[in-house]
Amino acid sequence: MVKSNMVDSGREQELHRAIELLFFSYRAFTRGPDEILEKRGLGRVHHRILYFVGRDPGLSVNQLLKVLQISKQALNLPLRQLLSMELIKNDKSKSDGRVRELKLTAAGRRLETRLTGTQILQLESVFANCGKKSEKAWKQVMQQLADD
Amino acid sequence: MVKSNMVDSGREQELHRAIELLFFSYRAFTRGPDEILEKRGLGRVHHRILYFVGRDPGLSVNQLLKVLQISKQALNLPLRQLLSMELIKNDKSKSDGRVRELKLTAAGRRLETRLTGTQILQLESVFANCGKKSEKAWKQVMQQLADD
DNA sequence: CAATATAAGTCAATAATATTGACCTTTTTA
DNA sequence: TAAAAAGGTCAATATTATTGACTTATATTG
Repeated sequence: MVKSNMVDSGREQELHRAIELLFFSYRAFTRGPDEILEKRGLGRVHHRILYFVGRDPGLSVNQLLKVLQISKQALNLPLRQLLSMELIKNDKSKSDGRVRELKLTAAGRRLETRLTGTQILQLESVFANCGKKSEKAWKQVMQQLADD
Repeated sequence: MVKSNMVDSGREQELHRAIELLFFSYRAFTRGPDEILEKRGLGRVHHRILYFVGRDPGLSVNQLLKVLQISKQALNLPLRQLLSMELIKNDKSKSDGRVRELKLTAAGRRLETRLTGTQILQLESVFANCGKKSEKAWKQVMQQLADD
């Protein structure tokens, strides 16, 4: 029996399933890096710093803040930790002496590759299973979600 | 020029894009509820409790712990808060007196609907744009990611 | 050049959260 | 009756986030 005022209509159920997929897949997606990070006393923020600096070497502190959308004070501690562990270096920019250019050190690159590597493997495996078309459709959906 | 040992090959770039899509879309997806929650001094854990209790009324505390994958102590405070705010009730199970059956109160249901509603709207809009096929493909990919 | 703006870095106080481990009660099951 | 399971709580600690103020160095603009 289907009532129009059912608590959970068919469409609602499909959307609830989507909500849960996001929750569970995001958790599965961050588990790999989280486990590696934990052993070194690092957290997810450290990974994000390593990731974005790795993608965009020479990134300034301000640019990093904009990407991560956290406060300067929230970035301060984890970034200092990465600097003192020599996973990241911050050399003065030649064109503007106020700006520090963040880059991964060799060790930083190794760790970043290892962390992100678990996620790359997950995605490679899933996309290989689902096919190019699904991969494209998935990206299209995710892009729109991200844009909102 | 394409070198085999390039830092970021074409395929790598596509996978990095996927990583970033997950990061940015998840953040966009949680922003709506987060803003509403903040006004009441609640956090994401409260939403998750409300959500899963809403989906599965009568859920036990242990079942909730398994879904959320947090410790009993980490659940303790937010759950007590929701109980004292009368957004959730926990009546003794009739079949097993040790078990508490968690359910939303009327006010709890209203809040849950509002929180999850922002996500439902986001998904509805995106899926409407992308079409049924993309929606199916997206779910297929997300399911595999979640399963891993 | 002087005033102002920008980028970065730091500190202190506070608040919120998580973590560990112990402990207790009630109820069920072996 | 003894052991196990579900729930609940406490205390101590550690971590992390948040706010606001402050400093230094450099760049830009009037």
